[in-house]
Amino acid sequence: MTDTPARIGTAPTLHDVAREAGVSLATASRVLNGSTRKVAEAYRERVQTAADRLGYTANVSAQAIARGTSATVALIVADIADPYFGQIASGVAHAAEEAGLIVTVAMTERDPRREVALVRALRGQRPRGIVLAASRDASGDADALTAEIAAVQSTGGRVVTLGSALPGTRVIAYGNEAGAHELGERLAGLGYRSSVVLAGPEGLRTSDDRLAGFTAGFAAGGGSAPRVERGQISRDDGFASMTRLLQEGVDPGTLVFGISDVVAIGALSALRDAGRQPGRDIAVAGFDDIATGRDITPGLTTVRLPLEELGAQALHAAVDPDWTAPAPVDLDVLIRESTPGL
Amino acid sequence: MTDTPARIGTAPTLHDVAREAGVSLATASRVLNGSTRKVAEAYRERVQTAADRLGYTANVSAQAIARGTSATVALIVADIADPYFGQIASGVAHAAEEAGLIVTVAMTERDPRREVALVRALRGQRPRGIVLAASRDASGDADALTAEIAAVQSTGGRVVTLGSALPGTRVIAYGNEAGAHELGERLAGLGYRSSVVLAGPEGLRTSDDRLAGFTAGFAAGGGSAPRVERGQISRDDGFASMTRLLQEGVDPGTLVFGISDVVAIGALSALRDAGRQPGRDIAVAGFDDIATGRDITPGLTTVRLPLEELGAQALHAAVDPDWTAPAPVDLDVLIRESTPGL
DNA sequence: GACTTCTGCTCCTTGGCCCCC
DNA sequence: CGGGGGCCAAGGAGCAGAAGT
Repeated sequence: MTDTPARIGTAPTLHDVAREAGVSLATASRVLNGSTRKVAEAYRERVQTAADRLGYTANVSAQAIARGTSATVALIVADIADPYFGQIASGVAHAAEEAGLIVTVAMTERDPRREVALVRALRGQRPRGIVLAASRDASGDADALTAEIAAVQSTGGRVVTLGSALPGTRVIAYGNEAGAHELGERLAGLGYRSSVVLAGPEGLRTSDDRLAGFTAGFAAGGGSAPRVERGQISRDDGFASMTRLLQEGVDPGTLVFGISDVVAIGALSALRDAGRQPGRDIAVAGFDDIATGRDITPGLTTVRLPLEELGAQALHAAVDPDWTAPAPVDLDVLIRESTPGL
Repeated sequence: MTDTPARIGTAPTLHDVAREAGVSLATASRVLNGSTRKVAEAYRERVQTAADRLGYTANVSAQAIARGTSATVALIVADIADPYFGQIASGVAHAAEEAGLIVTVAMTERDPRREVALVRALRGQRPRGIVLAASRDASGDADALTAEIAAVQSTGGRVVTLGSALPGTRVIAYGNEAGAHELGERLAGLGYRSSVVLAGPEGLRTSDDRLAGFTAGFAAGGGSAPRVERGQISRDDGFASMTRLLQEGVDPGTLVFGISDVVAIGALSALRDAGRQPGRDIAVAGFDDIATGRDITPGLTTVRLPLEELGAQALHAAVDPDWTAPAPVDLDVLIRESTPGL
């Protein structure tokens, strides 16, 4: 391919291509990047040939700086290894690919304070948009975050939040509270009366909303106010909370609501490890409907979130100039064997 | 924060900071990016203050073009929603964070031909390194890929492959064949004599190596040559292959080896859906030890791969100038309830 | 004479404008 | 007159060498 590798240690530049083809920089640029202006077929071919021979690839950094905008979108998640974020990221990446954009990923590692630092760092890329998928802590440094977001927007970047709204940003809303409300009501309808919620840290929007919705719904269905245990929203913390709970004693017939599927799945494992029979003995429900939920036993009752779809929507919100907030996705409650009813 | 938002629509530049602080561009640059040359404390402070006041963040594109290298590492996976890749990505992202690098993610969507296109596209970023985590198809356009890789390297970028070696690249090796060999031998030792391997497409290195290792090991332990079913390496294809297999008839006591955990987990679900009892009736084993494996029942027999650790190693290989190939990680066989023995 | 600061050039690409056929 | 090619400045930042105190 590269029989004329240009100078070693340096990628061939547009300059190299132009010289090789015997045309001007401008002409080469017009051929290789679909400008509006036309170039005669003969020239076009010469340039293309030269580019192929040299193995030329446009330097995106240079393009970004010349065009004043980069073909990049940043995605901030809590932990990319968490299937919830993995599926969202997949949706974002897929849609980005179709839009010809490159995705940059950063993780907060569940520390809400890191989010500000990440937005700041990512801002250096002058990304087309930033998707904030990690749930935000209400107690975090909201002012600093707001300032960073404003800074991103002042450079033409769009900020999109998934789930919990943030002033001045585009939001992909999905009814956490309503979904959890229906879940609570349906489960109460199955006969459950006492429940425990394995929630996230107090102040975490997603968790707070789901907790509130569930509590109200469960009560509406005739259940009593749930006991609340807190931990991080992770499989391991779900496991730990459930283990702790079991040591303190949990009555058979109790319903355990994991604030998200990963938490619920951790709880299921804890139950099993303790010799209890998840489903029959103690019921468990989650939220999100991550793919893993199909493969565990008993099947996990949950509220379905079209994660990949949400990711794709977030990407579009980040790049479409004339985006209008779509109707909030409606969530379906999926009753499975982990809550057979009393 | 930004009480002097500079011109609207544009991020503050180094120029703005220098003017605000009343110093030269060079001085401002040296303060804000740790050059080797020193700047008097008084100036340093003035510059820093001005930068903070303006909310200045270096334009990484401009830096990349000026320095000739970007603080970026690209990661190519098959599908970020797949927990296997998710955990690897987590390791990469974590290590990148510590090294002050930004990670760009692209997915091949399991089409090996897309890999070439992605490397080419990502090459435009002039990344410090590219980590190829998606398994390669031997039948793919090896020449084109080799050319792209050479191009990346000629610009000072390092290419790292995970698992399957590729000429001229740094490799994070882990003994697929040896691990599968031991797995096969151990399982034969548990009494299994007939087996089916749910493999990936023929030519896919990871799959081929594991298949070969398993076949040899299973034979060494007294088992007979396995039947081979093929599909993509995904949960859904594992499910589909197993379903097909069951329709054709599978004898109780058969061992099913899913070429990776996701495949094995799909097979487990297919068995369950068909009313068979995974574990007792038909045994199942996987490979990778993804986190999900802990939460399914029966526990999945598998070969442990320290995925996040491998991801971190890959990142280091991509950035450390004087990197030396670490000893290949040794893999542990984990026998769980999905293969109780005959 | 020893530092530190400043000036000027460079990186790679795009886009406006001029000019030629 | 119009289609199409070429020249040149801009865009944000780094680095080497010259100049300042």
